[in-house]
Amino acid sequence: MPELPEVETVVRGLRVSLPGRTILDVRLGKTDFIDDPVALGEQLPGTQILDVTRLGKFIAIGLAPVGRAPETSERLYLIVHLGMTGQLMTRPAGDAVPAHTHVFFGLDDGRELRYTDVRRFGRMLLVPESKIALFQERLGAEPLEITLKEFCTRFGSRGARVKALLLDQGILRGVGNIYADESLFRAGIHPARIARTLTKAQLAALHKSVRQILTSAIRLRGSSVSDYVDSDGNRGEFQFRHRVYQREGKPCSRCRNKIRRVIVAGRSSHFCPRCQPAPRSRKARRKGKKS
DNA sequence: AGCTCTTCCTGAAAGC
DNA sequence: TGCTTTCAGGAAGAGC
Repeated sequence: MPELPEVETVVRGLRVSLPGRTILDVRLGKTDFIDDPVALGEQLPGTQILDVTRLGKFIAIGLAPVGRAPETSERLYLIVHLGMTGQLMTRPAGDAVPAHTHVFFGLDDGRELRYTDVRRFGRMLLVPESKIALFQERLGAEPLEITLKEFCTRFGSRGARVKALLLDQGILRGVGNIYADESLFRAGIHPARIARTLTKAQLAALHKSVRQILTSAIRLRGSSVSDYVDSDGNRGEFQFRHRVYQREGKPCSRCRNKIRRVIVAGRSSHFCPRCQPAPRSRKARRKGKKS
């Protein structure tokens, strides 16, 4: 499922051949994941693609109107979130169309930019340049850029479980279930630990492991565990490096204990019970104090 | 206010 | 064999 490394891989792929192209037309299938489907057809034909960037797990395609009056020529962003099963790919217009392909952007070089999404957990919307700052306000820090100090500020005071905070896009933008679990394993921290009970050293270890895991995953072009493929249809390879994610019952690569799975923050959370010791329960803490 | 749980969707895999 | 049930997960919104 697309998290930061997968979205980054897609963005890098699209950046190779999209800038400079003009969108000729828009064709739509199911549209329940699009904020304003009519606007796509009205505003996109004739626009030229300027650049492709990543905002957390969102893909932002910058567009400039072509041959329009200046008052209507504000730069526009086509924002795409891949959800769980979304794929954004370029294909020659005549190529066979996979099932669940719901958006087609015809390009001036004979290709199509296509959006395919089996479960339609994705999202698509248009944001004018003037609203892009507002759009980004809801997003937290970029995990590859956040300083240790800022990381400690955002995590150190919180009473939520650390796994829930890693998944919260308002704190860090881009981390999802796979990389949260892999980062916690690398840092030796149990997913259910309350963030503000983490030591300074543990926060530092987590800050470092998140960046290391994401960087390695980008290098291997992401994890293909279900439908994920990049903008050319290629699978990633980081799934072969997973140490805990979807490895329940298998031996820990570090200590050989069996990897376990529990639900934390409503999500499957994979961890090694020995390398990531469980937080003591309230009951156990009371007992410990009395004696 | 802060945190957790439920809901949306579909197909693969497990269960009977 | 074939049907039913369960599970996966991002993020909005409900609930506590």
